[in-house]
Amino acid sequence: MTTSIKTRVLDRIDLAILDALQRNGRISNVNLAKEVNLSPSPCLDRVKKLESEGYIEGYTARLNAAKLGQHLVAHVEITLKSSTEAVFEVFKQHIVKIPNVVSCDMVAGGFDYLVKIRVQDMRQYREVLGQIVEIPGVGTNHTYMVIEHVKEDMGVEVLNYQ
Amino acid sequence: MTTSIKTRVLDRIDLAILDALQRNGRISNVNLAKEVNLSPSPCLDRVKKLESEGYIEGYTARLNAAKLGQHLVAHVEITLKSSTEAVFEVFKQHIVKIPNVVSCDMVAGGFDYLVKIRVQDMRQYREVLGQIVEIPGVGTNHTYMVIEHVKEDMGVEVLNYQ
DNA sequence: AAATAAAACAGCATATTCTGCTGTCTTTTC
DNA sequence: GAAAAGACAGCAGAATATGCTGTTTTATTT
Repeated sequence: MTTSIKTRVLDRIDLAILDALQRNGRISNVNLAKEVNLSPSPCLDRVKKLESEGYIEGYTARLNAAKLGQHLVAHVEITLKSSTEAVFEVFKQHIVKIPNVVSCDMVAGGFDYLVKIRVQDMRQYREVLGQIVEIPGVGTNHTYMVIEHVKEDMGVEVLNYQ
Repeated sequence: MTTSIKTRVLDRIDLAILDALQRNGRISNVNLAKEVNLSPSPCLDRVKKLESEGYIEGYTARLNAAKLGQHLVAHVEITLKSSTEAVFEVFKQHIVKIPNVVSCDMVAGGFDYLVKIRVQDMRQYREVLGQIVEIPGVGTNHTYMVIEHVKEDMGVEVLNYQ
């Protein structure tokens, strides 16, 4: 269930590969090899190894949500009625199934979960919020509508190399 | 500065391509064509068009942050001392430059910005929080440390097709 | 310090893929 | 109903992927 915790020391070439693939996940192996000053074969070996060891979890096309009709993002703070493990479990099982839920983090502090949702419009926001508050055990909720995206990186800092 | 707002009706093949590339950004064009029941040439044409029209913004390798030493994620709510455009502008210019800031959304509601940061440990958290609160105009802040990642999708729902 | 073992590398060769071009068929427009 | 535009499959040359081999470098052991 849990992923491997095994770790090894990545040298600067590995880090350069990760950085390059994070910036352009569809770069050809030949060009990637040039970028990290390696010939194609060992470069491919390293990429395969980084994939199999779990440093690289996959590759994704970044899509423009607004052009696909998803115009609104909201952050919803959820507090559960009780803090028992059973209630947490029920909430998790339901929340992951809602397709408009982009992310859901359990947090320490004034509430229990911070849920990020992406919806087409206010009508769909109400619909999704309805689905969330109807999950058994959900107490209070508070929504913060996103007015402006200032930064959206989703990348992992890898720049200890050079 | 702003991206094109032009939009067109995407047919089910375009949507299938977007869905496939979101799930596997490094799939070969030949296999992508098989997946959407097309021959390679028109499939490549469609991908190029989706890229040039901005539906696809880029391709990214998803990296395992924990294996790269980034073990903590925190959500920080920021309230500015005043709500003038000049103060907003200064805040934005500073916050985007902090590499540990993964995302930053201006929100409507009880505070002004919701900032997501990714750090190695508590020591670095304090360091990054220090950088944030020293941005001119920053008033109060409140941090919610992430205890558990329940869902992390980052994808856009594209499944209106077949 | 020398010998051995292990790891990383470049180069090569074949299989696969990319990608521009052409002609055909379908759909749209006038 | 004719013309134009768009979408498609197939083809071919160029580029890339990828397994294999031998060499060099690095690490380990004696």
